[in-house]
Amino acid sequence: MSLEHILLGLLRQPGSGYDLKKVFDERIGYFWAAELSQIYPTLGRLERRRWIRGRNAPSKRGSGRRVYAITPTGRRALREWLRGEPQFGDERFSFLAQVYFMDELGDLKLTRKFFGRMRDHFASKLAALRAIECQWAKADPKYPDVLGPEELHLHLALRKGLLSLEAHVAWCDEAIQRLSAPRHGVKPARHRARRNP
Amino acid sequence: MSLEHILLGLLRQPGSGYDLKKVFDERIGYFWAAELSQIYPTLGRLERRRWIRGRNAPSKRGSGRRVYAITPTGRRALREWLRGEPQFGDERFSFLAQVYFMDELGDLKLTRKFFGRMRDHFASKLAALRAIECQWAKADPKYPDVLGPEELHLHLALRKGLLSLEAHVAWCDEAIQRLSAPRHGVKPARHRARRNP
DNA sequence: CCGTTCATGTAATCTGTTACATGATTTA
DNA sequence: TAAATCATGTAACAGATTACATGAACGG
Repeated sequence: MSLEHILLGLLRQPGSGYDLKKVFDERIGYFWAAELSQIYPTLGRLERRRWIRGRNAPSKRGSGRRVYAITPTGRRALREWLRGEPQFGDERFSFLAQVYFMDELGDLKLTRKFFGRMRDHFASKLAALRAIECQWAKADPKYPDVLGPEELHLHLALRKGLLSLEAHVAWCDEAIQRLSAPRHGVKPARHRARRNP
Repeated sequence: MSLEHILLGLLRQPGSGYDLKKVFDERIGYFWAAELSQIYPTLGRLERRRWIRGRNAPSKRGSGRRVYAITPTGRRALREWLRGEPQFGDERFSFLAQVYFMDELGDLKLTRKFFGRMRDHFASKLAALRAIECQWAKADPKYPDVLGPEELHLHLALRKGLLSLEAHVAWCDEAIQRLSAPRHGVKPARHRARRNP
């Protein structure tokens, strides 16, 4: 289960369930999402397995926190996962299924609008990643040329997001162009196509 | 639920659960996967809702088949889904999480090997899509310049796969290059970096 | 007769989401 | 004093996978 290993990786820096949720939302949401209602029981399971250890700590606001950190056993499990095969779960893209069946609407203008909305979505996610990149560049003058191992791996992960989203935007642009060209992508009507020119 | 709508879209051409499973495995697996144990109950649900209608039919091998087709009500539901917003579920990429935490191994050679294995994976999926494209081009001499509405939408969906996988391969190549360059991507050791040049 | 393909399903389990429940503390 | 944030959890449901169960017909 990937969530377990992701929590393990994150808990190399100690933190509470609540802290971890913020990390998902603010930093790694573009490749993994998790809800508190899933995080808390998973932390419990990992602690019973001795992969992490939790200790109660006070908090300024609200009631007490429970702060977890990875154990040596947990670190071994994490490394095993990292040394293993890359895990490719099968991907599910509803928006692509929608495109696949959209001939049903029989209206290329609707398809074009659909691609326009998708373009907006991907472009804004791309902008968000580019903003993160800018932030990193500002914080580290050597970025991205000289990086320590940790920054290097974060950089490689970020590059996937950038290249992937650029490809998505390019896909939408290509499709929109094709769907906007008059008479393009449409088979000529039968009464005009029947004879050779 | 997307699976329901995908089955609806596929059942514009009548078919059995068994037939549909083949379509998932052979044609649309690159954007949606489904097991028989999920398909059969879903077909039952759709039939009770009158979105599809099933009739028993004989089969050569084995016992009888149950062949389903979309109803006018089902077609309305399908169109509603297609006219709605593009559906972006949050994506989960375990392999990317692995990269993100791989600094833990403290060995860039292992990271490089990991990217090598990923490259192989993405490249072979890309080759499979390119083969599909070739097949289409062979079957239709006008491909991809002049296409009817159905072929056009299938083409647009295929383009997503091609662009996306090309980006993935490019990502791996870029990373491998970076990880192979001697002393590159590695911060100089502290005892050498402490003083200015 | 044995393995493969055709064909349909159920049961148990896993992973993840939504909704609910509780309560302290700070800020407007 | 009301809303926001901090903080932890449970319960119910939804979606998907794996394992199990059954059986006919065909090819070698």
